[in-house]
Amino acid sequence: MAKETFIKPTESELEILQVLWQKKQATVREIHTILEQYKTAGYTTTLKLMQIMYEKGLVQRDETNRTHIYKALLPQYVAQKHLLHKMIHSLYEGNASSMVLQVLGEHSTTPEEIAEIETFIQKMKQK
Amino acid sequence: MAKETFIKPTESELEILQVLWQKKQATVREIHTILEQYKTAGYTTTLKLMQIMYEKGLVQRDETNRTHIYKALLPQYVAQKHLLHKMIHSLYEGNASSMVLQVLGEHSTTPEEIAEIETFIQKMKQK
DNA sequence: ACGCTATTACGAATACTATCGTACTATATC
DNA sequence: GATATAGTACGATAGTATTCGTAATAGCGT
Repeated sequence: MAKETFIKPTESELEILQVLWQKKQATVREIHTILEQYKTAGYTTTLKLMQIMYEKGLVQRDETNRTHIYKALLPQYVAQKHLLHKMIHSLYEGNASSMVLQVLGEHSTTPEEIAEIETFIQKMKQK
Repeated sequence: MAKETFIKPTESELEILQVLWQKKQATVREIHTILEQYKTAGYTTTLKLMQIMYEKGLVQRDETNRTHIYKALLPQYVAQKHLLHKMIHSLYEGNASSMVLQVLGEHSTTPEEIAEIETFIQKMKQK
């Protein structure tokens, strides 16, 4: 099994990863253009962050061309898993189901999603 | 309705709040003794953090006695709500149900908890 | 009353994060 | 080929978080 060392992304780094997870890969310019829509920061700020992320091993980059192309190295599900664990532990005393109840209560879910959750529960119960 | 200004606790502050939420109230010494069990930090570090939290309005304290008694001012459910929102947005693209599925899949839940979730879903569907 | 201990207050050092300006350089355009 | 443009590299700065040492002091035990 691969050693899965979790490098904790900062808040800003997470914003960048989010874009990378959706687009699979992107240049600094592309990321910056997207981030700019809801936050104000100069281009070199985004660049610097991505360079730091590269040093940390959060992303990889293709340097064959002048304009580097970045990809996330930290898979989204790994980040989800770790932060979920931490949140359940630090805010729900380890009680996962109380978190689920709160999510269901406060966040709108479509009937399809509810159905999906029900199906999942049925499958769980069969074991 | 009371204006609910969310003062974002830092990581360390959250650890302290966790203890306060469970014990309802505590002295610095009590908190420190608990935290010490899984992290290394001097007593004055804990003290300082709690003083900062007091200034921020995250906790209140009873100063009538020499040994102050602290209580959380930020309710647990408010912290849960905010961090849940943020997490769903930044890690699940706003899709709450996919988060629920992951929680159910990765965290052990007792049959009772499952039943509770099912009941909740039934109630939701009636509307 | 005296001294010991536990506690608070506070400042300083350190580390981490985010931001930006400037310098340098490859590439495209004329 | 000269010049403008867009990109990278990097250092400096400001803000915030964390840590701890030191000093002052209240209160207890004798």
